[in-house]
Amino acid sequence: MGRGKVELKRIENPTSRQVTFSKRRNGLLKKSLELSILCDAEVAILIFSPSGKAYQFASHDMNRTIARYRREVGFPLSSDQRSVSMEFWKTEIEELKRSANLLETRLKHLAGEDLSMLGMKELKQIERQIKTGVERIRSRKRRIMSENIKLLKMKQKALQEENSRLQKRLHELHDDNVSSRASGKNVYNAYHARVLQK
Amino acid sequence: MGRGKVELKRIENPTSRQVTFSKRRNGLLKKSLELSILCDAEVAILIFSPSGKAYQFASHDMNRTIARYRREVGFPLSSDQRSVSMEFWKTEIEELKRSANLLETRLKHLAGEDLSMLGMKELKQIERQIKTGVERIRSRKRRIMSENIKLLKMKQKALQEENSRLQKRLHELHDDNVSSRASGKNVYNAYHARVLQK
DNA sequence: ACCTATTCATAAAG
DNA sequence: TCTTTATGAATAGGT
Repeated sequence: MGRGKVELKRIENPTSRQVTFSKRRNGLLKKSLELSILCDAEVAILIFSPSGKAYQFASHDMNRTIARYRREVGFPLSSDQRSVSMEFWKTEIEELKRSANLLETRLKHLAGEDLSMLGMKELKQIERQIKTGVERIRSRKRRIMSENIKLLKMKQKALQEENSRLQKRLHELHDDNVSSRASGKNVYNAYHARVLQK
Repeated sequence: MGRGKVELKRIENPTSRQVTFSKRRNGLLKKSLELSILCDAEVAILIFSPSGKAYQFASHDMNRTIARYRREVGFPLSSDQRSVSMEFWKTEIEELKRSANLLETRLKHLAGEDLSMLGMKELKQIERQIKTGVERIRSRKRRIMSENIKLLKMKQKALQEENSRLQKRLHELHDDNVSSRASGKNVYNAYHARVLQK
């Protein structure tokens, strides 16, 4: 249809190709609509232009139609990505749940809960684990304590040193004050002011 | 096209509708192929006849095209069952992972591992938990022990009763033996044999 | 975007 | 469903 027939091959002229795409795309969408209405059919069309733009038509609802396709056509065929990944995730979730339950049980046991189904042997084992745990925690506490004490001692020492330095300086000033009484006792006051400021 | 134009409404005559469906379906599929080839486009078509039969065309690959549609069009729009359930599972998995990590951390803490990032306060709390736990385990152990002891005592008591009953019977037999010495001492031996057999 | 010659699609009938 | 045929629809190429 049109002036001269067209070969069924990619149109090389980009402008012409783009124009034809527009026209035929509209034609296709229109025909889809007509088919769905005239014949009471469910039709869905997806078109991507070479430049990547998307066009679509769905007589009912795109997702519904796609879902129907998956049910009736997609699933029975070969390797369906989706069902494979579904399976994968299903097992993934089950594994996670299993390991979570395991962890939870162990946790409860360590907290002394849900012990009813445990025998003497298991109880002893758990008690041993707990003892090890509390011992480690105690040693950690001791370490933190001793570090704190060490720090405090260092601070104390620093303060003591500061203190003796200050006293020394105080004595020096006092001596100065005594040796040169002419300048009055303002010198001491000035120093004291500085110390307080600090 | 055809002898007389057609109104854009459902064809009432079922035969005519079926015929038109066949023709137009083929036409649509052909046009789709042409569009994809002539214009280098990606086209996918899904058609369901009113009777439920499925027809499809995909210039590249149906799943690929649908996936592309989901990426570019489907996701931002409306509630897609699949993507919703995907999302649901994704968050489900993440929640499970998160809670598993939490459990694992707590477990390690109770076992005295990975304590480095904990402060004094947390350590004390964990120690308290562990103490509660070990206390519960000990009480459970005590209960099991006392039950065992109770059971043993009952068994012991039953044995003692059995024992005294046996002795009583023994004495009776001995008395019989003494009173009727004529039958010899075989009676005792016979009883003894029975007891050993038991 | 519009026009028009031409081809195509298809309705109706067999 | 297939063929034929008349006719309306779609569109290629040009403006």
